Amino acid sequence: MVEGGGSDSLLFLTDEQLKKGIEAMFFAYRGFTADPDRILENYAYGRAHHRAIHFINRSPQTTVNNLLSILGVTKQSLNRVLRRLIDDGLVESRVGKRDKRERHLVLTQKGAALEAELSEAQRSRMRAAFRAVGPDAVTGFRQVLEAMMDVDMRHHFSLLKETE
Amino acid sequence: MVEGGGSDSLLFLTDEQLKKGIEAMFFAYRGFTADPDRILENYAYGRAHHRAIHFINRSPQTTVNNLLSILGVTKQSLNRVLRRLIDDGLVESRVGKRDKRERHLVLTQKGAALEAELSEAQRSRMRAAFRAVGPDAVTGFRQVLEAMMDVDMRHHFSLLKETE
DNA sequence: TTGGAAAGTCAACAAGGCTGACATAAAATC
DNA sequence: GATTTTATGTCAGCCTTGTTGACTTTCCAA
Repeated sequence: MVEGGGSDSLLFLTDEQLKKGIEAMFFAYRGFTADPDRILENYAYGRAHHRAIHFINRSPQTTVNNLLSILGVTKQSLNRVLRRLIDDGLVESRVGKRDKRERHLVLTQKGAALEAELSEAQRSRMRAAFRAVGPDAVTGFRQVLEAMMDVDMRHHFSLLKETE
Repeated sequence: MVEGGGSDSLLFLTDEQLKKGIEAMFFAYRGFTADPDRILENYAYGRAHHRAIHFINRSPQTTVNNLLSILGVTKQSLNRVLRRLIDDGLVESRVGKRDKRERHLVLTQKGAALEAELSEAQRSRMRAAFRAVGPDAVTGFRQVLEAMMDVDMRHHFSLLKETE
């Protein structure tokens, strides 16, 4: 599909290319969530539980408020999910030491076990994809994704990067 | 692809790197859907309507069954969404000529207008991201996403690529 | 001491998944 | 020609996960 833009290729910015990027995101995200979804079914949990477990594992001792800002849902919605994880003994809620109003969330052994199972499934697919395309493609992948995030989410994402 | 884990880097396959890829997907997908979501609110439609509109636009005259296999939902679920789009005059359902059991779906002018609005918002963000990182990164992005899809979805995706 | 922040909870609602059952029309097959 | 299969549509009911709004308790901080 030939466009203007001289001989140096801006062809990767055509609407066609952009639409392909959009569809790639759609189909890839489905693949991305497919394996954990299957596992979660066995425990009668949903994606919301997975997300909570994931981010509690990433940042042990995180507070409810912090988790809320990462997940971008209402506290009522998170509470329903968290309530069950706590009742089921996957998550422990500890009263803050400095600030006793805060609750610090950590995975129990049981919670960590499920996290490991979910994470391994997801990493396994990601690993296969990364291996198939090589490190340069992976770099590009990460760059585009980061550029596509909302700015405030980029902040949460970079926090992880610093642990490199 | 270099293997063997000597001094040449397989570091991009560490669990740390894979987890970063996972979080990047999570946060980026949120950004990816944020703009259309805001627009859809004005019309009291949801993401499910967006998806239907998108794929009908991509493949005019597509059948209900084909749409079902692309979207991966039940016909009851799709029907609810489609029903409303038809009643609202965004989608037209035409009886098939060769096979009268089939319904061929097309966007009306009104439907095409909403599609354009949604698509432009989404392309706009994608364009900014692509522009910010350059063509090589975009290539890597597409390669990783395609490698991450389920095989049958890769088929649907490639159909689009052939129109290049 | 008082105002605001952190967390939790109740109630009600909506979107959009799901299953199961059933209906109709038309094509395909025997 | 009779029967089976396919494509579609629809009813009913259920679940998860999001929402808003109201209200409480605890506790920090000004």
